[in-house]
Amino acid sequence: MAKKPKILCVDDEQDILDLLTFNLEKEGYDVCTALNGKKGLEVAKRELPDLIILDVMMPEMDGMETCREIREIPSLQNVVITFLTARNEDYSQIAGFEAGADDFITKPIRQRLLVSKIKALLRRSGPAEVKKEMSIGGIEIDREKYLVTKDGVQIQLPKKEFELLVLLSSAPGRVFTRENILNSIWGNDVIVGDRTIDVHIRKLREKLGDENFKTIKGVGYKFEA
Amino acid sequence: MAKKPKILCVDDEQDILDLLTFNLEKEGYDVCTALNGKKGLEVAKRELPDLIILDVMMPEMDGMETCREIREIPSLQNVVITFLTARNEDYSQIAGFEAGADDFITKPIRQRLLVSKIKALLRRSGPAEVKKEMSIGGIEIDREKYLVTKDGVQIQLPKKEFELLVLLSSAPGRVFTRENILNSIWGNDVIVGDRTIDVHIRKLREKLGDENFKTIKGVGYKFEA
DNA sequence: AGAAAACTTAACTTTAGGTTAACCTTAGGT
DNA sequence: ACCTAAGGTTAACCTAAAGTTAAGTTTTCT
Repeated sequence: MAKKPKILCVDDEQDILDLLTFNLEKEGYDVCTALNGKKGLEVAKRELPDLIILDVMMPEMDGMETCREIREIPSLQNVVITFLTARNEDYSQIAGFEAGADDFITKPIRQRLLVSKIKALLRRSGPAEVKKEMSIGGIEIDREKYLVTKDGVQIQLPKKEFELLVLLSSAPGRVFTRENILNSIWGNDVIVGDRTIDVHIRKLREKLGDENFKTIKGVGYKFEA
Repeated sequence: MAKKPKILCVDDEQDILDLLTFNLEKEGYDVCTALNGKKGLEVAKRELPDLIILDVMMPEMDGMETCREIREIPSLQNVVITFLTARNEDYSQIAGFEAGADDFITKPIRQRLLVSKIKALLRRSGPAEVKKEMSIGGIEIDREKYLVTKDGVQIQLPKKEFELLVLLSSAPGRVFTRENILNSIWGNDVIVGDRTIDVHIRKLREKLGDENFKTIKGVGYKFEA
């Protein structure tokens, strides 16, 4: 089965976080939380969730501001963001969409509605947005066909290697930390040894050329053309 | 019962989507939605609906443009597309038909009319269809006659095997996940064991040659010439 | 209704892919 | 230049996913 979608909930009330966590985990989502906007940003950067639920009303950095900042981060450009608002605050919706929101959930939270909204949003966004094909430095990646072409030669990569390649090549030049990689490909609950990543990197280097995969010692790896 | 026809609604107003969804689901259709043309395209590619309702007026990529792009996709060549327009915009109909539309529904939406139009369109398209034959890598598929010819020899495939072949061959090279396959052939709700798919794949390999059906472990299957 | 064909399932085998352990190499700080 | 910790390498091992077969079920056809 496909990896569990990861949802980040940001709210200053622990009660609400608990409620959201309970309901979403029950549906099989991978949930992480943060108690304020700043922490939300941090967690988002680290966990790279598929969807973020943001409370609009928060002390210090409110939902709007957090949303705007999230949208600034390249790797979170396409994450689905929904706001949590009180029913009567609907005036804020316009501002919300402008800040980059995809949807709104109103308090008090009705569980069934919450779950179906989340489902709908994830379904809609799922394999969307990102292009299915890309070509970087003689390497073509076709996600639909799960196929990589190097200098015109087709190469069939195993799943994990393919996913790793897709991740690294999604932002050429950007360094992905081991933590980033583990979170994106294995999920943050799975525990695998450090050497596992190295081995997969090695396989990629073997198949696609050493020069494209750079090690930044003590930090992580990056893909370059 | 026959599989529920799947309808994709694309509109930038959530209200309209809700209205359409409510009315169509009530009639027993399987409804999916998208909030803009780009997402609509993605969903269409993924869900392969039988009919698409497109709002003409949408920001960014409008209905016309979306329609044109949908018609470019081989697996969606024959899908029925109807536009949603305001009553007075009928001038747009000429352009609409040129873009590849099959019909128009005018706003405000009258439920009874909507439903009967949809029914009529699906009925009409059902036994009709245009391109019912294809030939890929020595294998000819005639959807109308439910007939497959391999190297000049006719082979009579059972329904499920035939459907599976049609699905996989509709996009040669593209990997279909088990989920994809289940959704398209068995329907979203039906539950069948995982081994069922394998068995059908095995039969196809047996009859049409191993080499054409490739397994991508952990991902799915694909058809290749 | 009975037979045949199609479909699903269960139980088992096989295998590709993933992980790890043990060891080796190298970069970069001091 | 040395030392150390991070990363590289290899091959053996393990496991989840797919393949296989045959035995039920269900459907379809006569």
